[in-house]
Amino acid sequence: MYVRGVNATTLDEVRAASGTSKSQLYQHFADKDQLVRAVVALRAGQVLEREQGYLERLRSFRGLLRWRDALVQRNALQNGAYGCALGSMASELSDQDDEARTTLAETFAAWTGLIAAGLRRMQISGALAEAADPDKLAVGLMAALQGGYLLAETQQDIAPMETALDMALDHIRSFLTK
Amino acid sequence: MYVRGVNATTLDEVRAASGTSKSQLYQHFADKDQLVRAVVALRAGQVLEREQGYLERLRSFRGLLRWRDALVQRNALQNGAYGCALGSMASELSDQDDEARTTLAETFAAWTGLIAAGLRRMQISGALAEAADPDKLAVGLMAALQGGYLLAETQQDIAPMETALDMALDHIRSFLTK
DNA sequence: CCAAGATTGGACTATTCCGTCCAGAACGAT
DNA sequence: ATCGTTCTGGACGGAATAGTCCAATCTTGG
Repeated sequence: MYVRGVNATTLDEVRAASGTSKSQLYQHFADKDQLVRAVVALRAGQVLEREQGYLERLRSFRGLLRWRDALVQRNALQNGAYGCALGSMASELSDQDDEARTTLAETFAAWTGLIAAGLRRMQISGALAEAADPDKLAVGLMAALQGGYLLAETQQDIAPMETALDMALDHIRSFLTK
Repeated sequence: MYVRGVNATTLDEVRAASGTSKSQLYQHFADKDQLVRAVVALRAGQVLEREQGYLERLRSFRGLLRWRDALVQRNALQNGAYGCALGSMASELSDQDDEARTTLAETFAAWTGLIAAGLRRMQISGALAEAADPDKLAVGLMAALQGGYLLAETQQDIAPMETALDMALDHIRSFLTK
């Protein structure tokens, strides 16, 4: 579903990819919508867990740069194709399945929250100026990331993703105390 | 297609919405893919024309703020739903129809180019520092815009779009000469 | 080890939707 | 006005895909 898109993925493809049968599929999921929601929940959990690993101990600007590099590198492996696992589903599902949209909105909020928490730790340690607003900076960074994913996917080139993240990080850098 | 998504839109819906019949549809378009590409080209042209109207005479930071306000206001009318006309199609089509992807990539490039040209005029007039890189700033701003659209669509709230654009504009502001 | 119950594979049905086709209407040349 | 040509509406065929069902198989408690 990540590669082909949610709507373009058929249950037969799911069946083949999972090496199971229709009856098993319908044993676990009432219909395709429920399956899609389960996929959304699964990917949301995976992304959050991965990001938590990177971000929960974030305490410095260099940590942010490492985080940036990891994301760029992962996306470079596929030349930007498919975009962000959450972003592509969000774009396709938000106006189509309100339950999925809610899950995705909460996941984006949690993800952004991880960044904001890291920025707040930088503030407490004195690395980041008090004048900085961690929540707004985190939302801006997340938007730059998602927009970067989208432009990279469209251009089949991760350059715009790097540029976007660098801009957001430059902006955060301007709030460093030295 | 903008509202329901490209893949979720049926030709019967197109037929009903256009007040025509199947034979007329197939008179003009060989198949659904061709219709989709025509839609992409049409919307791309419309967006570029609209943006050209806003951006071709951009010469000041206040002009950028007005541009920002116009985009936010337009998106507020639908509470962020459906996202950017180009962005939502880009996300759905980029890994599915290479011709559509190319058109969208070129359109994003042209749109970004309009912004970059405006920034360059600001540089020539001395409002923007020579150290600023108009192309990179424009890409960053476009990514913030697209990411903002996506987050706003997912949250059904334009606040993240505003935050993202404000961040990008703040960053540009830091390159103003006074 | 056996029988009742649960699970499975995959054939089958129902539905949706893309694309075709033709009878009749509209048009235009003479 | 008439006749040949073009165009149109929308019924229809066929392919793709969601969802059902049951005979065969596996599992489990006694």
